[in-house]
Formats: sequence, structure tokens, C-alpha cells
Amino acid sequence: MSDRTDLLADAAIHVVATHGMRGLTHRAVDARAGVPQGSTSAYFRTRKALVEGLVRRLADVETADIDATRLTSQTSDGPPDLDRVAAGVAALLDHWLGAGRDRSLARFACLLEATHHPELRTILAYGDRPRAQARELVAALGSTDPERDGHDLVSFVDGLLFYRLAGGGAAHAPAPGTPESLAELHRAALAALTGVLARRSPAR
Amino acid sequence: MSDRTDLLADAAIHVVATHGMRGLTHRAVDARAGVPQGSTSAYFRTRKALVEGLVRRLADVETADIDATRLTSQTSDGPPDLDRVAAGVAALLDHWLGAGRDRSLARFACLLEATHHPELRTILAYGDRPRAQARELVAALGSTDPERDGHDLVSFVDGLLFYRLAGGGAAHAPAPGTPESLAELHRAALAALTGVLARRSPAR
DNA sequence: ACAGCGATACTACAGCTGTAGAAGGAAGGG
DNA sequence: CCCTTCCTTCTACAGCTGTAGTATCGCTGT
Repeated sequence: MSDRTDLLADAAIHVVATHGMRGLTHRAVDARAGVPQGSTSAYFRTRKALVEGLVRRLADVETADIDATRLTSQTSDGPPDLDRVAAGVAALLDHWLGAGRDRSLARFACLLEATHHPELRTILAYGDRPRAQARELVAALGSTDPERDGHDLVSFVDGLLFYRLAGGGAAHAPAPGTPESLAELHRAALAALTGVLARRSPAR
Repeated sequence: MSDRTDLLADAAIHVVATHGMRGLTHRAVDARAGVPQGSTSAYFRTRKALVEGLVRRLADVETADIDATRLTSQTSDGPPDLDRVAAGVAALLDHWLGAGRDRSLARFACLLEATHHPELRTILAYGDRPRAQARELVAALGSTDPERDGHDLVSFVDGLLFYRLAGGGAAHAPAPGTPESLAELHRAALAALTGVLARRSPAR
């Protein structure tokens, strides 16, 4: 994929994050990317192609993000520890809420879209990386059924993310990037992990 | 609100569920509702009004749903029991995945939309009923901080719902309405409750 | 220098969408 | 019986969107 393609796809992600799928038009992307009108239309001849390009880019960037955050082997000395894992999850969540906010919003929008466009779904699975990591994580923490527990963990974490992005009031939502946010997310992540792993040990 | 308005709003909900926010046009609603072209445009003069009508209807119907499912005092004899509460949550989830699927999808789409339209957010809070119930629930189960725990519970449950509607593969997803589905959801709900309440008792 | 070529930029146009206003028609009061 | 009033249906139209075709530019190798 060329340089221009990525630039446009990134602009498209921002457009979706700020104006929703409805706002995603060739011209809006041109405007956002600061390129002459018609460029997006030239690179992505149809709207379907544009959406697919956007999703593909999303998958690329977020997969890299996830890989960069080695949750388990982070400072690989010592045995896996619930608290440390929760801190890792919290850091990732904080990133998705702060710097990665646009991408998170775009991702949720695309997931919804994927409901009636199965081909998007497979791209948005991110090569199974999130779930693989979740499995790895719960397995390391002693899960008796990593497949199921990993699945649950991902769903809880995504729920947390969605809820803070678009759901509840701002009651329990300190600004991302701050220590308070990290502490809050750490607590919530711990709750998620605890619930998921409850059938192994009665938790701390 | 008149009879016609509700009919149109319901059609709009279905349109959003099947074609996304992007597919929500006056004419698409006309078609879906089986009314002559122009009707929707007459009842909801602008698109903004249409979306607001849709959201208001969503709030009405779903609030009724929630109120109908008295999770706590359901067969109010006996003390509140984690397992029984989980069963109640599972029943609600199953309803949202099955009969209420369209409404759930529309709700998520609107929540995303509400990110840049705050006035929708307040309507979609459903008069705080879901969170109030969650608070009530965790309080009855002995939470030391019902506000926070209720918040977490709602986010976990919504995550579960989103994930099964639009997220993961069909691995752990039996058809709604079946006993398997209820059992699966019961298990997941129990995990959510356990995690949220972990700091009170080390759970069953 | 220049022909060829790929990448980029521009333009055209058909169809869709949002919106408003006019026309038609049933219900109720006098 | 007719007039008024409200509800419903129809029509018009401006602007936006998706798409494809044409023009322009800059580089490459010869």
C-alpha cells in the first residue's frame, strides 16, 4: 500500500471518529487529509473500497499497537501476577481512550457495520491477536479454560472501553493519560480479570 | 406522540439495525413502514428530528422492557442470591440478543452517534434506570460501593452484549432463546457479578 | 530531447437525500 | 349542508454523493 493510501485511510479514520459512518464520503476525506478534491475518489474508486481501506489500515495500526504492548512478558522476570497484568491492561485501555481514541471510535463503528458486511468482520478480528493474547494471559494466570475465559476477558475489556467512550455519564471517568485514569482502569481491569478467573481461585 | 409516529419510529429502528445510521433516510423508513413516500418526511421534518424520534422511541420501549424485568424482587421470597440474580441478567441479555436484537443494534449505533450529539446521550441514559437497577442489585448483594460497582456491572453487561452482537466470532454463541444460550449467558453474567463484587467476599 | 508511462489532479453527471410547500380528503361543529 | 381544521399524501427542487472518464504532471529510459 502506497504512502498516499495510508494518509487517506488515516484521514478516513478521523472522519468516521468525528462524524460517524454517515460522514464518511470521498470529499470529506479529501478535506480532512488536505489533498485536492478527487484524490480519495481516485485511490478508492468506490465507497466500499474506501471502507475496506479504512478497516485494513485500522487493523494494521492497532495490531502494531497490541504487539508493542507485550502484556505478559513485559519485564519478563518473576511469575505472572494478577496485579501486574491488570496494570498492563489498564495501560492499553488508557491508550485506547486517549491517544487512540479516534481509532477506537472508528473500530466500534466498523464493528457495527460489519454486522451486515461479513468481509469486514474478518479484517477486524485483527488476525486473532487480541484474543490470542487474552488466552495467553488467562492461561498464564491459571485459567482452566483459556479459550472461554479469554473470550470473556476481551468482551469485558471492550465493554469497559465502549462504555467510557460512548456509554455512561462522566461520573467515573478521569481524563485519560492521568494517574487517576490509570488507577481507575487498573481497578476495573482487576475486576474483569477476577471475574473471569473466579472459578480457579477465589481471587486475592 | 401519535400512533403513526411510533410506527415510523419503530421502522426507523429496524432500518438502523439492518443498514446502519448511513441507511437511515426518510424514504427508507417510508419503505420499511409500508407507508406512502413522504410520510416520514412529514412527521419528522428534518433528519435530526427523525433521529431524535427514533431515540426517544427506543428509550420508551427499552425502559418498559427493563421495568418489566424486575431483577431483584423477582419472586421476592428469600434473600438475594448471586445465582438467581445472574439468571435474571442472563434472561435480559438473551432477550436483547434475540427478540430485542434490532433495538440493541440501534442503541449501540445511537450511542456512537451520541458521541458528537450530546442531546441524544441524555435520552439514551434511559432515565438512569439501568444504572439504578445495577446499583440496587449490587447493593443487595453486599457491595461496599454500589455506585462504582453498579457502573462496572453495566459496562461488563453491555460489553457482553456488544461482543455477541457485533464482536467476536460465533465460537461461544449459541442461538438466543435456547437453553444453551441461557446457560452460557448465566455463566458469563456470574463472572461479571463475581468480578464486580470481588472486594466484598471472595465469591462462592 | 523526447516518447511512454504511472501517478496525480480535475471535471462531469446521474441518482439520492433533505426539506419545504401545495394539494387532497376525512372528521367534526355549526 | 357547508365551512373549518387537521391529518395525510404528493410534488418540486437544491445540494450532496458516488462514480467514471479525461487532462495534466513529472519521471524513466533511450
